[in-house]
Amino acid sequence: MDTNTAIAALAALAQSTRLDTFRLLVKNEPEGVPAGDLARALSVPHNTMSSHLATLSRAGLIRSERQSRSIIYRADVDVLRNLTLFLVKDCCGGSPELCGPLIAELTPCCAPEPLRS
Amino acid sequence: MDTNTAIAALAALAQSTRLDTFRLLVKNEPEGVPAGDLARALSVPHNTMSSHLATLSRAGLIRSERQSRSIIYRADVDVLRNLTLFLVKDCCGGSPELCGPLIAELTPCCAPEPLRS
DNA sequence: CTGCTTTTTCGATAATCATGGAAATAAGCT
DNA sequence: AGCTTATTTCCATGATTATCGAAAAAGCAG
Repeated sequence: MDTNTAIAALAALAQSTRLDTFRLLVKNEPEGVPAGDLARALSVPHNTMSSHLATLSRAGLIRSERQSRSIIYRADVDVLRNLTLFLVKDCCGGSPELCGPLIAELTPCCAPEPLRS
Repeated sequence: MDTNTAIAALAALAQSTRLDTFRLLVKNEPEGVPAGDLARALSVPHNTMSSHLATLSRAGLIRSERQSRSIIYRADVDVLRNLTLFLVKDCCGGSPELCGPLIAELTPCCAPEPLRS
């Protein structure tokens, strides 16, 4: 992920309505949520929500797909993952020991391979 | 980390000079860098750099300490770590399998316990 | 105290952003 | 075609942000 992409993603998430929207979409993966439902769920006018969705889209954090009259939005978790890597690599590149605790905290919550076999 | 803190940190990093500054400070942990050197390194006027440093400080991402005439700035990696956890927990909370790949990519770069014994 | 260095604060300007009313577009239904 | 629903675009407003010149503050040395 290049710097400009990262900045766009950071800026997109640095606004409460957009952050709430993105988190709501992540929770509703992979079905997605229509634009109108998002506006209603967050008590935001349709046009305001629409412009926030456009910002998140431009940042690549969400994708949309028309489904008859509704437009379904979905979170693109890959971009979130890349953004996280982008941020973490700065601190790991310089001093790996600083980020050990991060892995330690992250692993119990979402280890790549569950312990149950 | 609460939402407002996260938004402040995201907004602070969503600007190229500030992002560059923060990355430079992370690279220079734990010695830190004086404000003037930061301005010079990034070719930014002193007062402009000063206001960016104030923004990063308010977001908790950096700390400052006077050392005779200079003011030394240091990155606070804890806040970066908490911000990362904040972002990742959204996707892990909803669907842990989405974030397995993140751990997988992160571990080789900065595993909590080095393989060499 | 005067002069020098380093950094911040003040203040102004231009640019970008958030918000939402009103109109436009798109899709389906009768 | 006309009518309803869902969403976006257009446009104007007020608010916030980025930038930087000029002046102020904080510290050190003579």
